[in-house]
Amino acid sequence: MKKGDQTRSAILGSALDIASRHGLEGLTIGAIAERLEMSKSGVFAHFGSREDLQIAVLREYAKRFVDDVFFPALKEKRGLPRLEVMFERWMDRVQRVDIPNGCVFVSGASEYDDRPGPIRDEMVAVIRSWQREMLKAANQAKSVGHLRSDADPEQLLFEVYGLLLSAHHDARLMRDPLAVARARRGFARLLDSCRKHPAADDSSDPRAVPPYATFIPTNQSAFS
Amino acid sequence: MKKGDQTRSAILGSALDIASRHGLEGLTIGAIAERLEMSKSGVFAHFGSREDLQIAVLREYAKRFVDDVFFPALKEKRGLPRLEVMFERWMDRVQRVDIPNGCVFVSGASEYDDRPGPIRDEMVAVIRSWQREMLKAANQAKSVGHLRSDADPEQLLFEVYGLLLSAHHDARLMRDPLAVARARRGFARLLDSCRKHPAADDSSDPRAVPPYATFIPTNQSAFS
DNA sequence: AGCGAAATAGCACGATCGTTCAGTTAATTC
DNA sequence: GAATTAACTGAACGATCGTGCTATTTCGCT
Repeated sequence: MKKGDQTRSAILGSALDIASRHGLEGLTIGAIAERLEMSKSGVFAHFGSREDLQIAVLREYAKRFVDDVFFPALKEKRGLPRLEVMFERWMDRVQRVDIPNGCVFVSGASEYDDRPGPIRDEMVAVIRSWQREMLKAANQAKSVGHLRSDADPEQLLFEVYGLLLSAHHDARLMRDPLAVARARRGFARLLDSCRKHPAADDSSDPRAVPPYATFIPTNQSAFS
Repeated sequence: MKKGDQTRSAILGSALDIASRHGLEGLTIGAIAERLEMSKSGVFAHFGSREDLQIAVLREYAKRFVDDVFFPALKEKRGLPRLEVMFERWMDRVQRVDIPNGCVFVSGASEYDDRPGPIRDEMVAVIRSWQREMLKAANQAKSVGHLRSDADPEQLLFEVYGLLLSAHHDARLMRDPLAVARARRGFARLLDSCRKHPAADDSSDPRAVPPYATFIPTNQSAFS
């Protein structure tokens, strides 16, 4: 490995640390230089601009995120087990509050929702990418028969992501030690509400079919 | 009203606008001055420091938030109706994507979760304040008999907040027009899962009692 | 060892940040 | 309307930002 590449990855490492503390927008070339005890221009030279650096950091974060959360889940068998491991490994990251590392996806979501540009585009693309991965797992859970045939995987993921965000919020900002347990509880209940119970038939008892499982019609606009 | 007070509130107005676009940390005295066509020092003089300005903005935002979301709900009768109006008015705010105003609570949560100081303290206090308000409404819904006696209001609010955050995320960052509808759907299902149905008795059929309704024991730590 | 290329340092630039302070204009009070 | 106070301006400060430029050091290869 050439010298340039290894300092480049050292830069990315420090940048990741700073970005998860202060957000991608709070990431500064000077701060990286200070932490690595090298000159600003030395850091700068490895990326054409600050924006390119931010995008590189975002990609690196996404890569590590996928390696940490999704790849290990692929060893589980298709369907609910895989989905559950994904959620569990995700919660593990939130749980580590001692290391003050906020999720770049969470902070980035509010940093760039009103800030068009390449970083925002990359952020959306990266999030879409692993959301597709989770959606695939949910769809498999359905086709394998773990979930009821009228379950809506997209709705399921929407709510799972909500549990994640809420846990992130309560654990990190509110310092509530119950946050992760609450998210797990919600996840279990969520799965139960659309799980195909071996005892219960699919569409017999209306009391066993909470309205959650029905699809949202796609032509319904939320802007009204 | 004295002159000073009315420019002060003009400053707060502009500051609120900027803060909901760029976050409290992206709020700048120069930007306010430019928008109001006055000098930086003129703006500065109304608040002792930038930090005091940020706190004043946060308080003002909280005041408007409560006036907009919670006060109108007090006209509804206690219990679920009141809780539902709170949620609905909240969703209305998320829905207005055309006006590029992100929620300061949402962006602030990730800006200050790793940044101790007076602003963070104020942020936590302010969020706690209206979370208590919602918790009160949920508890009333329980004592009035709208919710089952084994329902856990704190867990309920945890998940409701997750739906809000997920809607905010999908509507604003991902520009998904279905986001608000998804949150509403989730909210309805969530209420149904702990609503006391007039037809069903409380603790008879186990299939009518999803595991969600049980409490999380308070001595259970999430850091393990 | 020596040479070409790659990597890094050093310095300067214009901009912008929050903040201070002396001076000027405007509003309020008598 | 004059006196007093409140509100605001303008310039300047030191810091820090991203970035461009030119040395200088260091690496990689023959």
